[in-house]
Amino acid sequence: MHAFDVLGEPVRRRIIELLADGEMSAGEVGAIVQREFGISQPGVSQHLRVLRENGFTTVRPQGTRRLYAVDPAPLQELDHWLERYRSFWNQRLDALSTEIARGRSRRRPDSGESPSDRRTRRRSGGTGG
Amino acid sequence: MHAFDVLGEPVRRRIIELLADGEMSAGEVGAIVQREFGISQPGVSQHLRVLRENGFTTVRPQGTRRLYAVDPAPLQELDHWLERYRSFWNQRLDALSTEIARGRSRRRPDSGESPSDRRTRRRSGGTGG
DNA sequence: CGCCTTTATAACCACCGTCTGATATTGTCG
DNA sequence: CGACAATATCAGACGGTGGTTATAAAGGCG
Repeated sequence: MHAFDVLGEPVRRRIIELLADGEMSAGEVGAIVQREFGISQPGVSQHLRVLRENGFTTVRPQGTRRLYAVDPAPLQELDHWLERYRSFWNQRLDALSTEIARGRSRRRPDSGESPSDRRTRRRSGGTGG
Repeated sequence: MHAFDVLGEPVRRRIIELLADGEMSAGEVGAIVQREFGISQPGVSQHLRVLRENGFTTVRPQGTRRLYAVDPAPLQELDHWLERYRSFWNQRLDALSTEIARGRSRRRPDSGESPSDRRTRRRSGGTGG
């Protein structure tokens, strides 16, 4: 199951939000989620399983409880996928900070492009890694 | 349909990737996607519809063609959702320096936890933004 | 106009994911 | 050990999503 698919589920998204503040037991999560979404305990447990099996959470047993916590790896993967599109809303700032951070001295010459050729140019092309 | 759900579909994710390089006609997208995924033209068209209706693309008619381009709004929304979790993988430097700076020496009596059991602590205690 | 191209819609169907009730598993306590 | 609490798993039902074929809509061109 793809990471995007895992978070496509509202209940699972909510669980991750709850765990963002720190680890919680399955019961604590369940109490909130069951109240908010009106689903049963097994329902919550299965969502926790999907999150677990897809690497979104870690579990630590404490007595008869299971303490769940966010594992950031898949979230970071999504973040990485989105990175490509960040220029769409960050265009100037992102490119600028990248240049500064990397200390890039290599700059491409300002190539003038006739505006009638392409209306909205999205990628300047070539700065990618 | 939630933005995460829209991108849960591999075909739709691929379409967005294709459009990242600039606008393409439905036919150009279709040719590639049909070859890569082995689905029919209406199949692609329906995925384009989902993307369109959920704000992931803009369309601009040119003769009998439809030129699709990425609309970044929903992607930015996802990026915003992920922002909350960015500290989980950015905190390495940040939290480390914070811990060192605080020089935390006071610890709760932690009787039964073996060193291998301890994982990296996630809650750094409110560094705030 | 009539035909071709391009794209979208309609109708239908199969499969996958999620829900539920029942039950198993594991740990704590008296 | 037996009762209870917390959580997971099982089996089955159901709905939604994505696939297909057939067809419609709309523009270009001789």
